[in-house]
Amino acid sequence: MYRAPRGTSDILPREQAYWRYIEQKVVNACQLYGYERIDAPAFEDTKLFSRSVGEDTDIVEKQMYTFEDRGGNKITLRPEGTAPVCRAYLEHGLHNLPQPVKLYYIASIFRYERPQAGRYRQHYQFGFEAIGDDDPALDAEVIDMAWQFFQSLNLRHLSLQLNSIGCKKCRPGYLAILKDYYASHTRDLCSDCKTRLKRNPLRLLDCKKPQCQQIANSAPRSIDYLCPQCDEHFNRVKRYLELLDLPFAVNHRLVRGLDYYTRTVFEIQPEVEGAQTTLGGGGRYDDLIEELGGKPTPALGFAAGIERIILNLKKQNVPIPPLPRPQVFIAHIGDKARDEAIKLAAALRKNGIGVIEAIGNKSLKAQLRQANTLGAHHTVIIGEQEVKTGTVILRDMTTAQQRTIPIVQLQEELR
RNA sequence: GUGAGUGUCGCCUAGCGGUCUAAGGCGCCAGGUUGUGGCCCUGGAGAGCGAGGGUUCAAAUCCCUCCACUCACCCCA
Repeated sequence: MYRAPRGTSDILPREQAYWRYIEQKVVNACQLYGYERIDAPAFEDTKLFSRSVGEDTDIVEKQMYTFEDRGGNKITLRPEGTAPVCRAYLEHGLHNLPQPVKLYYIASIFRYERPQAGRYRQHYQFGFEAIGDDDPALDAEVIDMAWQFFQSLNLRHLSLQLNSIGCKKCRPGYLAILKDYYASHTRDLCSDCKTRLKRNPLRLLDCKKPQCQQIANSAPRSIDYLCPQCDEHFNRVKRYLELLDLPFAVNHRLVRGLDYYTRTVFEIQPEVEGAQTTLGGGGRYDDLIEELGGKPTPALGFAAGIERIILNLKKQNVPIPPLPRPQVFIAHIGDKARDEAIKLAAALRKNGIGVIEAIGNKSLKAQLRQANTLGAHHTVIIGEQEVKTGTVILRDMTTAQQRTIPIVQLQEELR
């Protein structure tokens, strides 16, 4: 028997209400903030990701689905959503539009990881990207949009964490200071942190081990080493967030896993326990477009994992509106009645009335049972009698009232 | 890549060496009305116990290996 590959899953009909719910809220937020949808291909030239995400990140080093296609091209299934959007921005000369260009996507993401709660090999993210302006007001707007989106989902108990990790001018200096600090504590670090110290010092800050947390808590903070421009930028972002009444908390230990981030970084997390805490995150990536071959173009974005959102919606028992279903069920008895039923179903559908027609030779009882479990509001019953007289029985399934009406009147009655 | 836990009908669960040709609940199908649902009653279909190997007179029940799932670490959405 075949099963879905490890780390993937089927989204069955009973789950779909969650997905539609979230998609609808995403679309709504994007309309409110002026973002337009973009869909990029599921795979790209491998270099697009290795250059943007960073050669030394885990994503590039060991999590990408990379293969050579039949033409000998190195291809990678997208492990994140931002780089493809930036690629499209460059490829289609979107810098000719009024800046910033605001785009959003909903897309499957592929990473070869060990599956776990809220972590899959194929998962879905939506994200929005605002490309072409370095105004801190844009940072605030993106953060606000992310926050308001979660509010609109009716998710509660979320926290908004904010930090600034500087730019390519000031970050190297900070990293040197950070390394110095950690070098003096190297004996007390966990083994993971010892390798982080060499490979990715920023990540030292978010180690979960208690002994490392203590060290991280009193580590030098990036916001204390920002260059004047970054400092000014960060202060204005914070001021705008206050203007917007957003309950953000500056967290100097917040860093992000992708190399392209600069200045503002932020995450939204549920305040509950659990391992996969981050629902969504984002930040500025002012150097990425240039890195990909464009002119220097500031930008920022946000992305969130849909499966994780669903996990939290369930945890919080957030009511989800049910998906619409056909309103009318047609039951029939006998071959002649079935002929009528087929024609009737077609006629109703042509007029925009959703119909489920009983299929197979089931007893009326079985047909009504089916109508009941499907939740049809009305059942139309056609038997020999009705065929002869050109009528139909219209049964209201909630009140169990039914009456015989001429078939020509049915449409009228169903409105 | 590392660690821990789990693996019995579609779902949930019982069984923990012989009474298991595996039991129950949900769901599904059918009957209880000759043309009528939701409740109730009755019946039916549906697993040979993740896979393979071993121990034993005898294994779903013990052992081994593998696989899968789950959770955690790593990393991230």
